[in-house]
Amino acid sequence: MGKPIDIGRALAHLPLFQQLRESEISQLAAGTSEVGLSKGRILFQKGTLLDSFYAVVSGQIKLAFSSPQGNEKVVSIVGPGQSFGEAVMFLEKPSLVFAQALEDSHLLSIAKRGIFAAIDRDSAFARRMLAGLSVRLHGLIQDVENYSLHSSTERVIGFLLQLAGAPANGSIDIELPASKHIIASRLNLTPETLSRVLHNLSESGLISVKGKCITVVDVISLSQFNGMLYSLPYSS
Amino acid sequence: MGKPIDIGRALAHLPLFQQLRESEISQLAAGTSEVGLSKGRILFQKGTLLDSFYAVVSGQIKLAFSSPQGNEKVVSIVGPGQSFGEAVMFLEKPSLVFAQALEDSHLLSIAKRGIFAAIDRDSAFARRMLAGLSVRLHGLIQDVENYSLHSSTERVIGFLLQLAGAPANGSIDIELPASKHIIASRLNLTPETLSRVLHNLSESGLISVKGKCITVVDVISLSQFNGMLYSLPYSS
DNA sequence: GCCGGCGCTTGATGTAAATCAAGGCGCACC
DNA sequence: GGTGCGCCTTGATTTACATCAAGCGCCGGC
Repeated sequence: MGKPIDIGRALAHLPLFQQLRESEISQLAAGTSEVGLSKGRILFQKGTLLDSFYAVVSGQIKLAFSSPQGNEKVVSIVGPGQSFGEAVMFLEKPSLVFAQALEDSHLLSIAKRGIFAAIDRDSAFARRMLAGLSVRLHGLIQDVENYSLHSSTERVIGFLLQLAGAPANGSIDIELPASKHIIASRLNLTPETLSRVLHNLSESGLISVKGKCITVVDVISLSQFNGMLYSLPYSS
Repeated sequence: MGKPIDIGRALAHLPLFQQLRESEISQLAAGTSEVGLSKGRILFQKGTLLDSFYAVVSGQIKLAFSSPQGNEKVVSIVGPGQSFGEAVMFLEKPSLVFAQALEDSHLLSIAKRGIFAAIDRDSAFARRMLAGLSVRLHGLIQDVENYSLHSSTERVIGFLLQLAGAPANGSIDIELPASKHIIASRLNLTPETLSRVLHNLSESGLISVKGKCITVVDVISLSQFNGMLYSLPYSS
């Protein structure tokens, strides 16, 4: 799993900890350890209690539900610089999701005690932590909105636009952050439907697809496409 | 909208603030105001920025999405002692939902500045705030799980069991916390489907329904019913 | 008491997406 | 250069739920 990492350095790079002093970082570092995880490995199962949370240094982690019938639903795909597990850590309740590496990954495991110490010492840090959870909450609400109010095509478009980032006009190239069946699950679709939706958008001339690479021909008209959905047959 | 309320007293009763000192409460009280809202009134629209959050003293508030096509999807039904809007306040981004009174209601509007002051002064309060947001997050993830992995019947059963509270065995009486079409929307169902599901459960002898009052005949077998779902025709 | 409206139920029909079932296509490995 | 194997696509069929369309019962007003 590669060479060990300078934990302090890695911590200081995380958005959450950007504004901590050197001394605070090193205190946090005392409670954090490096975790190497090779592709496919499970970090924790659904039902686990956490007394640390995780930050991704490199690689990619998926958070997902598993149903007794063996179905699986991806809730979130977490990449470098992002973190997960805070809420479960604070709550001291079993996690509803499991975490699995999509690629060989390096994580930091940051102990609760260190975080609590940082909160005690620095109320600005506490606020940043609150803001972080709020962002998470906001995202989740957006997901709920997507699942319950938007069609499959709308969800795919929304996802592409989100990947595209800033609403520039003109064309943008995007690389899907994971294999299509993972993306499909993230969007609450089967791989088959994702494929068909992509095909349709492609036929309509709005995007072109080549493996994991998608180029959005015109961001504006893609984002306006929602309005014309009624006029489209399901497949053609 | 009734007589004014002792704001300090009301604040002290909220779970979030239980452990604050008298002096802290009165400082918070300085930044909070009472809001009376009659049934059907909208507290804030989707898109609003909040610089306070709200706690329900009496009555009931619904948080919901509205889609351009006029559909509406209830995200949450908030009752006395509960609060909402924290995440939007911390984030300083427009709210994704709107808030509307389902009954004549009394709320407290608690200003951001007061909360920040409390966080600065008392790190235990900051932790409680973090725990509060974590609970919210956990609930939302559970919703996502329900929407994406469970059938309509399973969602209804889950909801009933949640209302029933502790997993006692034997029978329990429940009163639905709102009209059926609100509940249906909360569960991502149409009123028609909710009605049919309730009817089926009723015919199977698991519950009996009389208006808003539902008695779960046997909590255990209701919670085990999920397993036998495959054997049931959709309606009969 | 009767009337009107609203919330709920019930039935018939429609439909978006899932599921089932084959292929094709790239890619690593022998 | 094949050969095998995931990953993706494509088509046919099924299905859970929504939608559309009546009725029904209950409650409040006159």
